[in-house]
Amino acid sequence: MPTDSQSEIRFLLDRIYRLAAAEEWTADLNPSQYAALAYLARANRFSRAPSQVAEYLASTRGTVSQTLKALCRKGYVAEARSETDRRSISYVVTEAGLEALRKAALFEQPLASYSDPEATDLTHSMKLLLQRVLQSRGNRPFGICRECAHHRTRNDGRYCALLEVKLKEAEAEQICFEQVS
Amino acid sequence: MPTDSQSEIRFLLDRIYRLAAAEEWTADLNPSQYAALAYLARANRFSRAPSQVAEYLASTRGTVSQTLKALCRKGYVAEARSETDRRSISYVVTEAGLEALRKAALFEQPLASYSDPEATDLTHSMKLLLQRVLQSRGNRPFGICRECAHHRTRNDGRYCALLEVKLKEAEAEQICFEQVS
DNA sequence: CAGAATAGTAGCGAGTCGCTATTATTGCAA
DNA sequence: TTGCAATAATAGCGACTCGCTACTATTCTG
Repeated sequence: MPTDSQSEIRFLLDRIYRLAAAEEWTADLNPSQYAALAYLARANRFSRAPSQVAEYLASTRGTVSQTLKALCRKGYVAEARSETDRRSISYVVTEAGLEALRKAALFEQPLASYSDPEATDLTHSMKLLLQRVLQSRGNRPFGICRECAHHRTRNDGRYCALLEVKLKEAEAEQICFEQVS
Repeated sequence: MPTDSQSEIRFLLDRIYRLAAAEEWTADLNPSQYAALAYLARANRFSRAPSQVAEYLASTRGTVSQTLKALCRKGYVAEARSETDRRSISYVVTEAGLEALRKAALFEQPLASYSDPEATDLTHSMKLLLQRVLQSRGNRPFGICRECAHHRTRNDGRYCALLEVKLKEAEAEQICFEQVS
């Protein structure tokens, strides 16, 4: 590949991100809070604990713990303590949280005029880049349930062979901490 | 375009950025400092003042002023006061600053295996997205000098018709605050 | 059943964020 | 020429993230 493409792509990524971040502040969210909230809105019920958010955000448990408490104070998420493991907490996004996410939707207008091929190219290119970055850094993929090696389709519905639980239909599209491809 | 592509693309962008940010901390730079430093390293001599960095980063002069002072303390940039306007300051990236940027080059390994078409697709897709976002938000493009409407090629070299100055050859590839396409 | 591992949090210091002043300096207009 | 508005940069405030270390619960394991 051309030598300067690396810094060029990094430069583009950084700039688009800065513009996205500026948009997030208008929705009463800082960029970290936005990222955590967006993750929680997409993650399945096994993947919404502070540790998992921290790993997804490539941050630390300490930092994310504070971020989630801030989101809680603002009423965008609610705590849900686990019954089986009394150490762990799971967070659930509230209706107000979903509304805040919608308010910070930077790409709605810019992407509205995209043709299907343009949108597909962009999605495909970014997916490939993410995949390579994850691979080189050794991060978890956090892919969606349906595309996981442990996902099974049985005659009575969907099933996770790792966690050994039945899955609701909607859960198949959610992000899972344990996903492997 | 598919309805969910918007949030999908936003999700990908945010995740890749978080991984990039994690990399930046390892180079003694926080993400804001990295972004400012990377900009300064690419901007031309008319575009390296705090106000311009602030506009590029979609931030404020106050915040950026502090960021640049932090970079100065770390020895990654140096102040250069203007002779014509005694209010303004221009910052220059030092050799140590360039070294720090190289250390945070997240994409070097992931992109190494890219074919030329893959790299071109990605660059093209991201450029288009950036362009649309800039347009919808009304931000300046901060494009490179050579692609500007005020850029002229004369028999004695390059020339800027807006600022009415001769340009060095290398400056044609730098980012300009005043760039219009 | 003791020790190790795990989940979450507290607190520290540096720094960014948006905000509202405040100080220089420059440009412009009467 | 003087007076006032615009501009460039900074200071300080409160909320917050960052990496870090230390700490408390709780659960797992040998």
